Amino acid sequence: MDIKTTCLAILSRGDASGYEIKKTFEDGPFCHIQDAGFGSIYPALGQLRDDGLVTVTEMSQNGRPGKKVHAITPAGRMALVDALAEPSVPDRFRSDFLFRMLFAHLISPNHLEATIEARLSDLREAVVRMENCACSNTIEPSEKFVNGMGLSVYRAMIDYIEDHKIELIGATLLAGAAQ
Amino acid sequence: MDIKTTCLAILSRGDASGYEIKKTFEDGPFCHIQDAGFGSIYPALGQLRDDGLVTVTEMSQNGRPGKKVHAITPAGRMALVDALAEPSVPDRFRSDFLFRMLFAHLISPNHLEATIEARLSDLREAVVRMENCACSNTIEPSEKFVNGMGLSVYRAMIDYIEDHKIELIGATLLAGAAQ
DNA sequence: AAACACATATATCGACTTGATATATATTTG
DNA sequence: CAAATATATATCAAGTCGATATATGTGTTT
Repeated sequence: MDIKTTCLAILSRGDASGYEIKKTFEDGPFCHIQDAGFGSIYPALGQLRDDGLVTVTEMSQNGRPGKKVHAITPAGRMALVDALAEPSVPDRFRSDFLFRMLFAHLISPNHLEATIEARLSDLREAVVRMENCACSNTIEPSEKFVNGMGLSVYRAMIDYIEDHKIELIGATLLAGAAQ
Repeated sequence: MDIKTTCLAILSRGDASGYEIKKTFEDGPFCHIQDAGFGSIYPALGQLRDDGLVTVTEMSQNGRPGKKVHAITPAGRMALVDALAEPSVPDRFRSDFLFRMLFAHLISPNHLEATIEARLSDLREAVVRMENCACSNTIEPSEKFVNGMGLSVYRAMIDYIEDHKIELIGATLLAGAAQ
């Protein structure tokens, strides 16, 4: 999904500054499925304002740098609904970990095992975070759906790695001995 | 993984032209975990040649545009091993589908159901392709590992969507009726 | 109380990636 | 035989990413 529509979507859930939109990508319900940096968000918000899809109110707080609160307009809501009706583009998954696993025979067995354990640890941490998120009080059906999907996928990954890591490390050891 | 290392990794499995490297991202064992376009591949190959990590042999075939066959050098193999020893960067998953599902209440029920069925169809197709790939004769342990991981994840996604789609569509219908 | 790290907040910049397009020819398909 | 598809390289505008700069409040440690 393009950044402008993504910003509109986040603003449809409540007013926000650019900084708060960025935080939503880090902690919020989007954190596993979308991302954007300041270098994308600020220009996108500027264009949305120029197009009349959001309004900006500068709230200069005592001392702190003035927060620019963005609010979605009726035209913005219409643009969002239109964008959501377009056919979705295919998902994109980029895995540095799996790429390295394809070349396991070029990694030392010790380092290979450490890489696998680090990945398992990261995945288990992600599961705990998502489980806590799911427990929180007022979770909407759509968020529950997406959250549950993420949990299923992460658990499938953990189970698979636990079941097959010995196999991969063993094969790598044999390949090394054969050289 | 950066494009230069990715090209080196592919060339470590055999000589290839830029076009053949691109095809590897579409069909080969990388197709679900990495991607790159011509606009990334050709400049990367040029730099690798300048750095002495690959050699280029122009094979002018009768009529056809001359194929530039790239081969990895010993220095290239060392650079690849060094890069694989670096700590891996976190995986990145971008899902247009799940993003849309988070805003299911802004999509018409008919279109929502069609989107979900299209996604299921795509996922089932991907599973069939990967199962065929796994059946092929001489699959290496590392490829088997990565392929099996992909299958597990895709199956988990299909199962989850099949089990929860009614729930999501139902909740959306209720939300629409409440307005 | 000073020093330090961290959170809030906006903004920009170079380097890189993406997707589209141009060019040219061989082969397959309807 | 014409059209579409596959082979093959290359470039470009537009967009994205990661790092950095700026400025201040808050909490924590020595």
